[in-house]
Amino acid sequence: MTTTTRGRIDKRQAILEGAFTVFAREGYAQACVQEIAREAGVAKPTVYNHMTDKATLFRHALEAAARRILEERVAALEPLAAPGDDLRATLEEVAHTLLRLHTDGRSCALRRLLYSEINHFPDILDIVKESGPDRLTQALADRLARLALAGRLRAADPDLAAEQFLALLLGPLEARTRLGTRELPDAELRTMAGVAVDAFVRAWGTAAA
Amino acid sequence: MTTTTRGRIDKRQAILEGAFTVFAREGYAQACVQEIAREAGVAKPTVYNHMTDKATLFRHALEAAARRILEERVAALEPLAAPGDDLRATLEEVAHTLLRLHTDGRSCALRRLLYSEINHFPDILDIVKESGPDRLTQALADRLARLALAGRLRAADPDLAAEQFLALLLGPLEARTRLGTRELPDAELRTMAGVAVDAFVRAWGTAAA
Amino acid sequence: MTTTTRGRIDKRQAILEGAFTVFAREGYAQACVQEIAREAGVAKPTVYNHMTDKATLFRHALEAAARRILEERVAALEPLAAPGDDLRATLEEVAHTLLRLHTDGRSCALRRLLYSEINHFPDILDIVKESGPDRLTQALADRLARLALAGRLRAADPDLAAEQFLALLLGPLEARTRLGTRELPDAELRTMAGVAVDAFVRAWGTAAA
Amino acid sequence: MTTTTRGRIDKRQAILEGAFTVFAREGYAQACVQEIAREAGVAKPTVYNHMTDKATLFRHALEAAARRILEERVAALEPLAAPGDDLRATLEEVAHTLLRLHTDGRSCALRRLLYSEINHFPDILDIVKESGPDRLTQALADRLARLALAGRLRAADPDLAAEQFLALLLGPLEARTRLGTRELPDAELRTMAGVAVDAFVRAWGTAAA
DNA sequence: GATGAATGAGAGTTCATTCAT
DNA sequence: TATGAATGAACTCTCATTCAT
Repeated sequence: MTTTTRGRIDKRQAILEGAFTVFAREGYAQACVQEIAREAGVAKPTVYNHMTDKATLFRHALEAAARRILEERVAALEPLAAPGDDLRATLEEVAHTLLRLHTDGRSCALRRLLYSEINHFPDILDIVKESGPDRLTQALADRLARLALAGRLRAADPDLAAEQFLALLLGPLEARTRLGTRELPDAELRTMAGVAVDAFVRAWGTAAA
Repeated sequence: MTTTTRGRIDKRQAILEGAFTVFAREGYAQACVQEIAREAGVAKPTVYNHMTDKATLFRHALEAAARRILEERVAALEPLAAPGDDLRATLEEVAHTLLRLHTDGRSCALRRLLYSEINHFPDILDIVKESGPDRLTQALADRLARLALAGRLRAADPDLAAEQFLALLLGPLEARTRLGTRELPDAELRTMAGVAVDAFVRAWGTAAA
Repeated sequence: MTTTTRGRIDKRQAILEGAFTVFAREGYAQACVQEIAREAGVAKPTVYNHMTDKATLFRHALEAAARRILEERVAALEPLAAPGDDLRATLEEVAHTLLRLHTDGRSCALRRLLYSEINHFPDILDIVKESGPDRLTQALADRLARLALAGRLRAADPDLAAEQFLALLLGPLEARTRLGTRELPDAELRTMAGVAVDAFVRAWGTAAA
Repeated sequence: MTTTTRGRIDKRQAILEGAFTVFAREGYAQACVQEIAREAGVAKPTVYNHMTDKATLFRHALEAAARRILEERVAALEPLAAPGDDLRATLEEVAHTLLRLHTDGRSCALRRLLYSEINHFPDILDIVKESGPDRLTQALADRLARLALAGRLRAADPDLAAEQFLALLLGPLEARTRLGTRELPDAELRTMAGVAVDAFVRAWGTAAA
């Protein structure tokens, strides 16, 4: 029983991962189910046994990938929960982690797919939303609000602060990674984290920080 | 003769525009040449008479659209060439114009297409680069350098300043426009321009400004 | 044990009936085994446990249906074994019964299936023959021969008489039922029986009748 | 021009004929468009250029075949327009021609297809109706009415007379040709025509005939 | 014996591309 | 030059059939 069930679950998992891989490489329309099946190590009809059609497969694959990516990103904010005396250093650490996650292959692929297919699948934004920038921004805003209460940041508008922190940090990525097609050396990521935090602190810091 | 030549040129123009329209709506793979021909008001083989194949058609259509978009954006920086006494107001004006251009339908469509097909057409970035963020950032950096020389901005690094100005301004668009699928009311654009300039001035301004 | 055997027999019965129902509705090629299994309330492999393949299933389903239909038809000739004084009335009664049986849903379905698949399954005619027109005609010819001997019909050729009786009776059905897709009201069946018998008696009757 | 147009028309004709041939041989569902294309000597997409889909192709092929068959049948009634002194002989001639037409391969194929697909294509009866039994019966009834007026047939009901003439003539075919799968020798057709006319004349004739 | 899951083969349909006019 | 027509190649999806339990 266990093996059967396990086997089925494993197969489903393999299909979803294979699908994401192929969709990411080829785009929705170019990806052919045949190839997804090959990538997942199953026969074509097995794919159809698990997902009704190509579109459903796409949605599920996107959702699964997005869920994982979300978790990593929110987890990256952890250090801000208990920042040490050196707020700057904590911010830089978080910034660097976010940059790394944001430039990860799967992350870029997901972003590309969202942009590509947002017209044909208007609902994928909702499927992915909780894992998208929205959720991350909100989690960050929560952290920043605490810091503002502690007098370590200007107490103006934590939502805006979070939005601008992420904009300063991630905005330059688009050009530097050539839309996510180029890896950046870790040194460059560190520098980017540094200058972003610099600007953020000038714009939002207090003397106390 | 003139008419013939004109007719041919017009037809080429119509094909390029029709192609961009359809590619933007459907994506590269889904777009079918038949439909492009219909959109352009010509027969399918006529498309092939002008462009060798679908891929070439795609590149040319992208290039033509990008060129137009570039010109508008760079022109938007014009006010910074001779800013009045109120630098803030000038920055806000420029910021607002850039936001408007960036959220324009064609602009969003171009961005979507770039993201979608960057894998299959690695060269489109070069085709479009001069019109992409790079070029705009550089033009903006030039302006900011002048202002720094004039003591109206911190003299640190104009390239970085330009990069961060654009990041603060355009970064929040992605989430707010839902990847470019939603129009924003002009009032919201004004507010966004305002808060972005606020943060920029806190981070990069001098007492003189 | 008994229950098991019974259960098995019942299941076989259910499969054959489900198969006939689905084949009748969809035709051989369109009918899918999945649907037959659903109709019979069993799983797909169970169907294959009972019948080797789809073709075999088809033949058996046809045979079972045909057998039942045959019995009814031949039984309908019963009254002719001992016709009362009013031969006409007896003939009309038999005629009416035959019409009713012939326009029954299962009967029409069987006819449709025979016509559809006679090319792919040349042997189904033999499978069904004993229950087909041949057998009925012969049984009728037997009855008519007796009547001829009794001087109540022209003594010419009972086989021909039977053939023509059935032709006069059933021939018009094809057009009137639109190839078996339309029910006829009982009143119309009575009328048809009447006029067929009229003609038959004019063609084959004797003064004694 | 002429050649082009002609070529297209010829191709359409070839497709319709090929389609009827293959549909007749395989049935609707089993027939594959690939094979129809091969039979017609064109490529598969050419079939789709002319007909939107398989179903449309089926309807058109049926209609074309039915039209031709209708014309032949109605033409066969011609002799009844001016019957000589020997009405019997004329009836037999017509009867024989009708039997020959009715047992023709295309005719049988059409009948089989109608029976097979009447469930999936309820409209084919209308497509074909004018060529079906209805139309023939009516044309025959017209002729018989004239004969009745001339006192050469019982003047009762020409519609009924026509229906019964055709029933007597064609009814026995089903069994004898084994649902249209067996050719009958011409001698047998002659005999069948003879006995059918015999019976018809006994049932509907007058002394004058 | 009965079933959930898996698969090989094949069908309808579409599309980029090329002739012939 | 512009076009109607034709085609080779591919793709999604279905189905009869078979294992493993």
